[in-house]
Amino acid sequence: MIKHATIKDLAQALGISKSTVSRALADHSDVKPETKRLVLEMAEKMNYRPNPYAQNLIRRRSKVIGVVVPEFVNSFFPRIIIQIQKVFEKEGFNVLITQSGESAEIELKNLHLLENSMVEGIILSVTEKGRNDEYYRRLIDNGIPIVFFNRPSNEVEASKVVIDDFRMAFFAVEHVLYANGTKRTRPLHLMGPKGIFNSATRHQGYKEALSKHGIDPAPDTFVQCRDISRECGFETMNAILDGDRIPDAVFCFNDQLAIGALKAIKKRGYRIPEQIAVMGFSESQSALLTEPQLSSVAQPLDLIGETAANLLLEKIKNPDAPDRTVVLDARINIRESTDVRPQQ
Amino acid sequence: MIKHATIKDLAQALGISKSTVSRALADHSDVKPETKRLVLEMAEKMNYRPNPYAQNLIRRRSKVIGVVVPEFVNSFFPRIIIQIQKVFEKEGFNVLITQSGESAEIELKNLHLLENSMVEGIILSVTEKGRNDEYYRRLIDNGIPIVFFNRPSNEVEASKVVIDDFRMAFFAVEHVLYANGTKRTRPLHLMGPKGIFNSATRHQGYKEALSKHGIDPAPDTFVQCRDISRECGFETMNAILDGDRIPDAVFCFNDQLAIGALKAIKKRGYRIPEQIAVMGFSESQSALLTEPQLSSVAQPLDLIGETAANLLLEKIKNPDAPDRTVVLDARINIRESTDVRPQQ
DNA sequence: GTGAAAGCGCTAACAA
DNA sequence: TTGTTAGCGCTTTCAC
Repeated sequence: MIKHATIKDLAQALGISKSTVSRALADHSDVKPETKRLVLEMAEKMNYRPNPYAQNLIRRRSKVIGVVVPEFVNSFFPRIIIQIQKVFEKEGFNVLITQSGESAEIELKNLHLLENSMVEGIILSVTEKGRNDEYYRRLIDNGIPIVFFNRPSNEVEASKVVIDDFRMAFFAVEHVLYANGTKRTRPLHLMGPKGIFNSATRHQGYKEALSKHGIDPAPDTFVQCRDISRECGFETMNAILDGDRIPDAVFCFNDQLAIGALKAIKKRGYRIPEQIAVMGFSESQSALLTEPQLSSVAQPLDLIGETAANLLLEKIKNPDAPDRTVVLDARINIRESTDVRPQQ
Repeated sequence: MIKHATIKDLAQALGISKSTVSRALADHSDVKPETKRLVLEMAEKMNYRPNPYAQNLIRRRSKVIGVVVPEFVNSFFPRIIIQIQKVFEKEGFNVLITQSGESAEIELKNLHLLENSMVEGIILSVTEKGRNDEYYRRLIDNGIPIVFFNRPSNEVEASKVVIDDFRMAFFAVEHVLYANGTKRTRPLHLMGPKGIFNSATRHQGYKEALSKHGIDPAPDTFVQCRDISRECGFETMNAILDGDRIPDAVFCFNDQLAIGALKAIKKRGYRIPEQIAVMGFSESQSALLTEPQLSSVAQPLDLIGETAANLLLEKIKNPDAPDRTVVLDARINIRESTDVRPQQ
């Protein structure tokens, strides 16, 4: 680290006291304008930069927040993070980004790291496997507010930003049940693994839609995937296609599974969407790359990030601010995997 | 921020002096084992955490490094960043990640932010538009080492991690010139824009390969793209296909351009790779999603990240360490866009 | 309007 | 082996 000019250096150069310099720099009212001008000029001249560590020490705050996401190799989380950074940059905060790689253990390690860095708050999307509920709670009790997004913890009271997974799943399923203008009778849900919060909720939406449209949500209308990867979607769909009940409408927990499923279906020569319609969820960048292009539910990523950031900011500025859960609307993007009819 | 127990609290609780506590915590040799034990126990009991800002202040270092990348929405940079984090986490560093969105202005802002955060070093991939060469130099002169990767600055002396773009482009072009077992005679290079370092180098490799194989690298064998997006690839390729000279082998500056080009070519009904072979560069996640799958040059992302991190660490530990440029080997991944013959 | 002095939490001489 | 003291760079009383 470079030895920058300090407040003391400025004071000496100007022949005044440290405190006056400090006041001038902080733009206090009780400094003679002339003095202020001189200080500012000298600061410029000597390329003065306040030492944030000295400031943090005395102010008892770090001006750093932490973000914990399962991964940032897909575009989903990065897009959200960008907004978070935007909001906090304006407020003079740094953002520490960590990723848990879908492991509760690494997530815990990340939380430790953030805690040791004295972050003033954390924005977190829970990792796939397991939970660190007690630790979340401990952090909150210790005065480090947490805002959950995308995948909240159900057990912990905190502000949350989510979309209404139940409702969106319901609509998505309704759409795929009448995909391409044909009423479907053999739906299938490629479910996410149990551990994930949204998994059960989306499944509820699925079952509800089936019931509404007169289809029995029997056990053969859904299958649980081991994880939420492309590979798993491919394998699971393959296994299904090996069986007796060939579905005509597939609703997938996420786009990755859907992309894998698409591949399996195409390989067998089924026509999409005529014979089998496929619907993804939570819009990945890849949805536009597949053939056919994948219909999906697009979450408002920018808004999620912005909202989560603002909720955290609120908590940081006022620790007594109440927990708030913001439910955002998502959008169903209809593409070729459910509809190849000419655009309306 | 929570009021944690301080070293002073521990000292009081144990009835000993601050310095002994400090020494015990730091595992100095000249502390009675018994005392050390007591201190450690009490630290545990009172949930003591050293205040990093006090430590930073006195040690005159931040234990933070910065990363500046053009974007992290595609998987390319995130994969590299993950490795950087891994290396620096082991050394007890935090990593501040910033993205410039292909704007030299934002890049400069990011550098300011990092400088103000007193980072001990920066790992940087230069943004597409313009350069901040003087500022890089200033940072380095001020004792903040910079390691460039992927897109280095040519004007600044610093450690760099790159792949041999010339050589890899050469090999990639050789491959596409004989794609699918057919000698091609009408190659085309979708070049990146001028501003990007690698753009010219890859073009050199292209021309060299053409010459070696008896093709005149005439002006109609290449075209410069406005940017490096899918859209631009699509439009540029469309314009080419509107012309007289229909290429039979297309070498693209990157995968995004290639994916756009693929789309344009397919739309016109040309068969890939039989009529037109397409080669990407620098392997995006999407290369496996297109149809046909895209042949590309895969950079060793993990190794790039690890190497860049280690080079920076070297500089941080020893500011007099010489600048080093590490040239890594990439790999050509042959897929359907250049070869549909049965796998060897 | 300005300066002197104390202190944030920590480390590191220097003594004892 | 331990305690005392000073000081990192900054802010903020409390005087004047």
